[in-house]
Amino acid sequence: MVPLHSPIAGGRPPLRLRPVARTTLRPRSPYNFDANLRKPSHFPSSDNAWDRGSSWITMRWRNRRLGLRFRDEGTVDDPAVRLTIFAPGVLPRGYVRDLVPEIVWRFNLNQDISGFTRAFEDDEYLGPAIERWRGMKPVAANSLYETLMIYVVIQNAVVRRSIQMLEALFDRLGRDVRFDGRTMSTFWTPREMLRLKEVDLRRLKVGYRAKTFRRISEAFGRRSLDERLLREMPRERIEREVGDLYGVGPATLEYLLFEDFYFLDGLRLIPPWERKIMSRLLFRSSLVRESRILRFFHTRYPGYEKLAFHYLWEDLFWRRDRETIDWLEREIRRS
DNA sequence: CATCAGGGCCCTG
DNA sequence: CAGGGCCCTGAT
Repeated sequence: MVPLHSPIAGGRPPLRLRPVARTTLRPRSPYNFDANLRKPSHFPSSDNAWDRGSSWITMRWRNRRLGLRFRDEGTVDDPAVRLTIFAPGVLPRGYVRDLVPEIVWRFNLNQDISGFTRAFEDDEYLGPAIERWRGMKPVAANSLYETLMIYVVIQNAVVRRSIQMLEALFDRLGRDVRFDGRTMSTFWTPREMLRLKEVDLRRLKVGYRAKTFRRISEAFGRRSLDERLLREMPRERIEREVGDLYGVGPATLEYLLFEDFYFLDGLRLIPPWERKIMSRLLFRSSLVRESRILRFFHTRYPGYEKLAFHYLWEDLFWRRDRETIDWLEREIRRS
């Protein structure tokens, strides 16, 4: 397989990381390691990797590039995750104590979804997905800024192009790290991105998004948006703060509220390709009205519309791992 | 070869 | 509120 990105990102050799800290995390049950550390519907990206029971991801935190390795050491009902932190050198006192709660949030270890799985384990549609993936939750994995970069990259683009754009950005802006036998990309910071002028960003073939990237980076560079404060705010406030960013519209907000802020309800919008796929999955029809799909989730799974969608959606893409689903391949258009 | 939509969003009228 | 424009690419 062709590597996702060129071997030397940013023109510099990979930064070598070594293991500096280990700890065992105890997620709230039910917790399904694989279903949380890998989302098969997401396009592959060189900043993370997964193998059954193990997961690797890079991270920028307090001016350092880190590598994280997660290992599944528990069960769905008695979960335990072994975390190893890789860093370029010795970490200052208090660094890890501060980092761990952030990791707990980013990987959504504490959210309790037992009410959902209990309520719908016998549901005609959700039952089989819950059987397979009980303990799956939304997972941000990245910072809010990084997630926004990804969402901008998927706007108005097919999957293949999104991958090209993100990897071009990694190559130009992010430095690779090497840890645990792997070489992986790291994200850039807002300030690092702002060092590139709009025309230079455009050379990476991101098109009109170059302007959006800069505007969002400016907002985060000014610290006008504090992710940790936002997490404590009510939904309406988050929608206002994040929705005011240039380039963030209804579709991006819809994703963000679930995947980054973990609101399990409030499904309002079905993007065109999800509409096609859900039409097929739920109604065995090539295309039903958006309102019909919305009504389906709102009447059957009140309070859990988004999570219910997520279970059906990821279950379908896990199935795609095991077998070829022709109609789905046509919708994904990876190549 | 040309045309067009794509996992949107902004701006204008 | 509708519709054009926007960067690029692969499909048709």
